[in-house]
Amino acid sequence: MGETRSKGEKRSAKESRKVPMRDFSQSLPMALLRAREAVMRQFRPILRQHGLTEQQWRILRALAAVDAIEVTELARVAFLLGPSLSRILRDLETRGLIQREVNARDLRRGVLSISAKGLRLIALVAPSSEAVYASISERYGARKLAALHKMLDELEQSVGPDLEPDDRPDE
Amino acid sequence: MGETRSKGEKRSAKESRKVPMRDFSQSLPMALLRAREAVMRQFRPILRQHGLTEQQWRILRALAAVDAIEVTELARVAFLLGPSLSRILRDLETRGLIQREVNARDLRRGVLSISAKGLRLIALVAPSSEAVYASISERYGARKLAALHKMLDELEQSVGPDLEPDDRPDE
DNA sequence: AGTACATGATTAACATGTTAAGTTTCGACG
DNA sequence: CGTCGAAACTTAACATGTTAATCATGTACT
Repeated sequence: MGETRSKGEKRSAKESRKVPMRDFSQSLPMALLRAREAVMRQFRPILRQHGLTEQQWRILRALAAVDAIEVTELARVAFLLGPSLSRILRDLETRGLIQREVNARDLRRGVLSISAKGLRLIALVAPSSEAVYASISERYGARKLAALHKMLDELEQSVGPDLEPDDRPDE
Repeated sequence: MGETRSKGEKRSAKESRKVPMRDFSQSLPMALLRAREAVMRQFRPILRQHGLTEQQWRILRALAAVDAIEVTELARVAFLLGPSLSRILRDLETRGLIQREVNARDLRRGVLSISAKGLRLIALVAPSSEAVYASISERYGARKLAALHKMLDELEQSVGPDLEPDDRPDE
């Protein structure tokens, strides 16, 4: 953003070497981050209009798909760490978008469910959200998108198979 | 982490519906996030051992590849937002890993470069980092990895082409 | 029962993401 | 030369990421 100077600038700092950071374009984490950002840039404004962050939206969607769910399980499904989840749940509960109880058989476990208000909010946001997703799918190609999903899954598998507590190397 | 219970658990909350959130696995942002996390899980411990965060490492790498670079340009290359970059630069400068001056022709522009100490740190971390990358490349397949990179780039292009200030729809 | 350890969840502390507002410096223009 | 708007950062404020520590409850074992 903001190249007041034209490309032919001869200041000397960035042209003084090969190409400024070809390395980075080849960094896998960076490539994934950039791609994700490009996608999220489409969604964020929509969520923001409804006072939701990306993570809050993930949680509401997750809760909407089940009858009830425990905190740990929600963390796994929504791919959030415990501390983040705790803070967000506190907020969502305050806003009346979700409800929480405790498992009678195990008082440590919190049981969560979405509220009517939460469901109404989802119904309000979903159309725009799905429209954006449809647009992406159309522009990129549904076939290609499916292939990408597959490759990402496989990457996840070949790298860190999310070690079970048993087959862990050390520690 | 920590499933003491075996897979056949019949607690009831999560089995009470179809499948807990098949939707999410199909969410593109989620898939990208999960893949990236799987990859980063391999790198974070290494960086951490040297007192570096992922972003600090990105900045050092970027600075190491050029003679000097301005703040805005660094933000673009390292894919960081201005505010984050400001904070990190302050810290890295305090630690003596980078140096900063000001462009004599334009006092608004800060000019950054890596210090000898910063270069030594990079030389120290790079081997482990590259070993991890090689491992990933081997396990996933170099060919496939290249294909993934290509698809991610194309996704970035087809979705939000990083609008230049001119061809912006509205606002 | 009593102790020791594991588990579920929250809190703490620090770093970054994200948007808005503020500061300083440029550049153009009257 | 003054001022007005844009540009380059920086600060501010709030939300999340990340790791470690804390708390309460469960479980197993003696």
